[in-house]
Amino acid sequence: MPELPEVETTLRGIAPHLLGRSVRRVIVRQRQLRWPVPAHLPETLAGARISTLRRRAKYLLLETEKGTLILHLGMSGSLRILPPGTPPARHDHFDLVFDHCCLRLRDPRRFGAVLWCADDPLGHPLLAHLGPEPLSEAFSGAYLYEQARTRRVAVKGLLMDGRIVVGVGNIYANEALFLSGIDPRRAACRISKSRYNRLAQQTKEVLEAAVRQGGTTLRDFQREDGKPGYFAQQLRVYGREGQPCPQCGAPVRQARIGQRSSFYCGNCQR
DNA sequence: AAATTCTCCTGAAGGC
DNA sequence: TGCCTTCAGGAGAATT
Repeated sequence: MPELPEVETTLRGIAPHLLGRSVRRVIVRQRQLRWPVPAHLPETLAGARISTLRRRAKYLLLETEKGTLILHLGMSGSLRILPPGTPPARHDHFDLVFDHCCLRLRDPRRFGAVLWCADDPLGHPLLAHLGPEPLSEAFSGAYLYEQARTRRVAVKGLLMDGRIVVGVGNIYANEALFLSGIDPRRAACRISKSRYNRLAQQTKEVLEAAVRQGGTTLRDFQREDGKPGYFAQQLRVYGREGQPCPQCGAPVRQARIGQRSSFYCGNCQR
């Protein structure tokens, strides 16, 4: 499931192929994604030149002189660079065709999105109210502590709340809390400033490490070149219920927090 | 305002 | 072999 490192890996993979190139054709095979793919896209995007590619949270922004294409991979989406004319497979919903290549979105569960924004994409309703990027200086222990003071939600919920900080999904939230020695169920307002310093630091480090490894390949995620990411082998607790904690050897526990699977060591995390 | 629940969707895995 | 149930999850929307 794509989280920030997977989206960043995808961005870095596709950018060199698309930067400065003009869209020749847009193919929409399935309009029903998270939201309907705008019907005007093929007409609007034809001839448009990709001037900038960037990421905000888990959104990919492909900017042109006419506006910005906003892509989200949901939980099973992947983008690949293919030779033009490559026959589509099941769940290949959307193509951006260029002279020399084709950008193809595959998304079996269709939680992803293909949207259009004619003006400033950061002002788009989906992007306008997002919290800071976790790898930016704005995201710090002091910031987290301040945000947490009035919230009784489990700290894991805080870390996964896009209004607080973006891009931290279930996998890396579990990992960052383990690396920080914090029980994911603990109320956000009952954690000290020094422990939040550690949590912010470990969140950054685990995300950076995952980006270096090309993301985590679990279930549906694949890179733009079809290769897997290699971070899965470094996960300490995620998906490891019953296995020994890498720190103390006690069995890793599993619990539900806010409808999400959580993995933690009851011994090391307090 | 904050917290919780619901919702979209399909494929994998487990039970019988 | 095959049918059924359960689970996984990003994150906006709806509800409490």
